Amino acid sequence: MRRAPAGDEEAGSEQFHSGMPAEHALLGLLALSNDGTGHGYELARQFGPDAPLGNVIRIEPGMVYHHLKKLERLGWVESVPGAAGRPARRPIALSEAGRIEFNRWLAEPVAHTREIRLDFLVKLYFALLLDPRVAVRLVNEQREICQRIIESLSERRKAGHGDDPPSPAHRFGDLVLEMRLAQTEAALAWLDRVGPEAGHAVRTSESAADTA
Amino acid sequence: MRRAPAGDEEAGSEQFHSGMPAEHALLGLLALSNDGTGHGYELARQFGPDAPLGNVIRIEPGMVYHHLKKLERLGWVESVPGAAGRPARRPIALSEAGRIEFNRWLAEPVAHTREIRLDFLVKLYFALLLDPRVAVRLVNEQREICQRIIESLSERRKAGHGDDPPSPAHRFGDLVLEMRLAQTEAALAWLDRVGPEAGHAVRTSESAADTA
DNA sequence: GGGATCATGTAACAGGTTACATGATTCA
DNA sequence: TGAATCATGTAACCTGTTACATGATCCC
Repeated sequence: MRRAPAGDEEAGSEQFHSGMPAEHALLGLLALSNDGTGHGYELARQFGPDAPLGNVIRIEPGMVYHHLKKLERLGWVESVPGAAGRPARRPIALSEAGRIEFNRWLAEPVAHTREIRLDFLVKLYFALLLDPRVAVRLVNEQREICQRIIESLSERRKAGHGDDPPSPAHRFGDLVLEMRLAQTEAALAWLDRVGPEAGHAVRTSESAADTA
Repeated sequence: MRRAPAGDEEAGSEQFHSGMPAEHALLGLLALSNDGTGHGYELARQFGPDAPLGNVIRIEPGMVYHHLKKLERLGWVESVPGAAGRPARRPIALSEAGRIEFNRWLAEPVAHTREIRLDFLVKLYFALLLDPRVAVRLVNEQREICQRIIESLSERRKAGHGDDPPSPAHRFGDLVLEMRLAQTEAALAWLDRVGPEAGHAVRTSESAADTA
């Protein structure tokens, strides 16, 4: 469950990986369905090309069954006992524990800039569809984390400028810090554009609730 | 040797992974040493914290021996037969095939924006230390690839704007494309700053050669 | 009938991760 | 003597990947 420390954002840091985006995406698809159930093949299609999620995370059909078995072991999904559809389906239901775990994961921003490309986008996808207010909160918390990363990288860069002329190792270290700064600043600027859009979704869903 | 198609930059594309950055970094460290040899423990230290490479790619000591065995299987390194140092060292030498493979890898820019953080930075580290002209070429070719990625993403974004009002799936697709555009543009801007610095290194090494 | 697609999985393999085992040497 | 560091690795475990096997059903 723990991930490789290879190429970590921060120096070989602590924290358990927020990840398992594939598994949580499966939970999310079940949460999205009306009755909280689905079956392997149907879920697998949502990760193919031409599906919105397929642009962010690609999962081979075989892996879907693999992940579902793991989710069953974790108690986050359950095989529906009675119902077996006409073409030999095996319906899977999101368990209560699974729903709690999914909501926990969904509300949590990612700790590293590199996780924005995959983990954060998957979270955002479900947050926008399930509850725009969760999406707004998620984007705001992610913005704060990006700002903190930027501060920390800026400090480290300033701290490195003690000697002159700088050693090759120092110059390379600066390049690395500047690369990360550039990536994180780009992510922050993008989040600043995304936020208002999610907010708009909140207002429209609120007015829909008002008229209802 | 092939990598997961999960979260690929382009839609579930083809290409073999340029990667194996850990293994190539080990080859690079051997290439950097005067006699092209080294041993596990010494190599492992270069991936710890406080080492320049440790900021980019972290490798646990145990993994170093793992990778060295794999490199030996591939014929890219060889155990030095005679020499065994005082504290039970097992010296490893870069083979001719290993040097060729390393140079091939070093000259190749990465195909995806997400690989810049790890693979490209490792390449740049060795290119700057081994031959600044290789570094300049690498940066320039990487810039071209980033420009092509930006063009392709821009086209895809324009192509998506056919219907109105846009569906939620479309709006999400746009967010994803804008995220990737922002990341790739940030990488390109960074490369534009890195290029001149590498060029400076070329000029100083040339003038050093002139005076020699 | 027969091809597409629905639907589920397994077997075999490749690889990475952690933690531990082992022992020599150095130096306070 | 005993702690730190040098130095090499292995064992157990988990995850992921590919490719294949299996069979039903739908529709022409």
